[in-house]
Amino acid sequence: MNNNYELYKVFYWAATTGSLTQAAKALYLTQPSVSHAIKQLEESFGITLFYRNSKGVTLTREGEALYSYIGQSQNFITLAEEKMAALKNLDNGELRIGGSDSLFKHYLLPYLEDFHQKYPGIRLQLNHGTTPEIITFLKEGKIDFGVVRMPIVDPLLDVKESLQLQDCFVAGSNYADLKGTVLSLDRLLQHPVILFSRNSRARMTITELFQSYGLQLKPAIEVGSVDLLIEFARKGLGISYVAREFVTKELDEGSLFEIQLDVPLPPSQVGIMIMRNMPLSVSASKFMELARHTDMR
Amino acid sequence: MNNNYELYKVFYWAATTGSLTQAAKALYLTQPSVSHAIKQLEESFGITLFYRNSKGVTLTREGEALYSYIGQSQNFITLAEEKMAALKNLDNGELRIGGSDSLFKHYLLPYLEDFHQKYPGIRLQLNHGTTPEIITFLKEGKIDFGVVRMPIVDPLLDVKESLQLQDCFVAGSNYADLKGTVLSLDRLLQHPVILFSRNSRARMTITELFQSYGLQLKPAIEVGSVDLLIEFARKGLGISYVAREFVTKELDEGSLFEIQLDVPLPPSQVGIMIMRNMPLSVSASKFMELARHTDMR
DNA sequence: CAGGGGATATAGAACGCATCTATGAACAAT
DNA sequence: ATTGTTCATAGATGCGTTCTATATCCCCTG
Repeated sequence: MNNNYELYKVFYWAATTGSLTQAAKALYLTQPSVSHAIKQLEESFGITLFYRNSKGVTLTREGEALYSYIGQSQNFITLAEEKMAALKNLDNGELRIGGSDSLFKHYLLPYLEDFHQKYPGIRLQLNHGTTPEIITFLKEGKIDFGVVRMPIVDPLLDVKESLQLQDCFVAGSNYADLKGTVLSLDRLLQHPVILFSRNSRARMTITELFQSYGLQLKPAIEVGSVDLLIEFARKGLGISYVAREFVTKELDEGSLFEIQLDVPLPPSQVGIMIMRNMPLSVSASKFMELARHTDMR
Repeated sequence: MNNNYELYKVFYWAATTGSLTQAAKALYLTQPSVSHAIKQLEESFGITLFYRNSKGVTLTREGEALYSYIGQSQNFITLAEEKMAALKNLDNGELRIGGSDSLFKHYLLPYLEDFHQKYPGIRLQLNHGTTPEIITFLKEGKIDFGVVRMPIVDPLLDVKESLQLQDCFVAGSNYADLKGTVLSLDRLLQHPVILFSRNSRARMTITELFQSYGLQLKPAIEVGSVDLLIEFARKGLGISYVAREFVTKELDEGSLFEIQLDVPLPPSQVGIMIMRNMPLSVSASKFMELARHTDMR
């Protein structure tokens, strides 16, 4: 029984329409092809499946038996093809992203809004965590891609540079006397500094920078979210180290101002990381595409 | 989406085995063929179905979705093919025959026993009735074939001659004085005659024969079964008109004897009738075959 | 009863496509 | 490094599906 399953499709339509000619039309074939296909099937089983008469065809008892199974089979195939079409058109499915809350809020949010509006059927799942956690999520297949600060070095991952961020020190109105002045790093250290928690990439980078100048950067306050960095600086609790792109609003309205330094601060790359050699899910690649073609801000 | 369903079979095996190479073996194909088939499927959907790595392949999320449907579909196809094989091997199904009780008992019984022993899975359904009823059953599709006395003239039916019967007159021991003598038809009429009921083919035939000699055959007793014909004759109630083949036992043991006539009685053909141009069910054609190849008695 | 119009079956040709072999490339393991 | 997996790619080949053309059968109608 080494049948071509294609024959079942022909059989199904012949049985459903009760006519080889109709089946041929439905399948965009000619009538002799259908006739031949049915004959092949009958010969392979050694069983006659149809009564032929001048009005068309009707199933024999054995044909009925076959139809009861093949009909089910066809139903599932139809469902499968509908599902695939839905997946391709993103009528359903889900998009799972890993990243830090700050990147979600200040970087991905507009894209996410955009995406959700375009494909409301897609469930969005945002997994926040530290960079190592995100990497683990990725390797476990729990997220489609991760958005983290560069650099990332992992042979299993592909990282694509995305947004470039420029971290800077900002302060609130109570430090207004520093406005317009250019500080050196050691002068800066005379003020209380508010940093992100220890295991963040930005925190590590800036600490290393100070160390390269022989200085030790010890935060007066350590917080776990970008929002708190901003809030504390506005309340005058200290000088926050934060991506400039995340505080554009505050800088514009004047509730925060950037402190000029006599040394350049290194820019920081945001990278999008995916599993190397793993194809993206449809929803993920659609999201990427959308993000690439959208002019942010 | 004009897919060749054959691709689903390949997909199913690739997903099930988690290896294109294994799938190729299962399908008696080469690995490149499988690779190509999967690629075709992926391109037709515009969706990546598998993660490829050096150990084999695993389904993507979209592939899982497809598999959940296609798996069901394949299950039904497998069941269908098993069912067809079972039907062909007559592991199940039914055989429905129409005929008279006498033919069932005296003609078909040995074949039926034989058939049942050979294919115990087949349900036997015997529908008895008069010849016109049998024809109706046949046209309504309620029986696979009918066994009746010839001739049958119906453009929708095909009739194949089967057993030839020789009707004759038999009497019991109280008519022993007739043994060895040769009677003429009118002499016969001086004795009570037992005939089958009016609507039987045998009754019609013999009545016509008498008419052709200008004689009128009126039964003293009219019965509805061959068994009663035999029984009444044995009990001495009259002379029964019955197929010689149905009373071989009684003739042999001497409880009945055949009355010799001076004119030949016409033989009577038993015919097997089927719907013209309708293929026989598998069980029916197997039965026919068996009956043809079996030497009765 | 002839003829038209519907159905399926058959024959033979042709082309497309599935499949093959051969090879490449990536990766894991020893 | 080497060997043995895996899957991917390229190109050739030949089988088998599909086609056109035609036959056949049956029903219906004028």
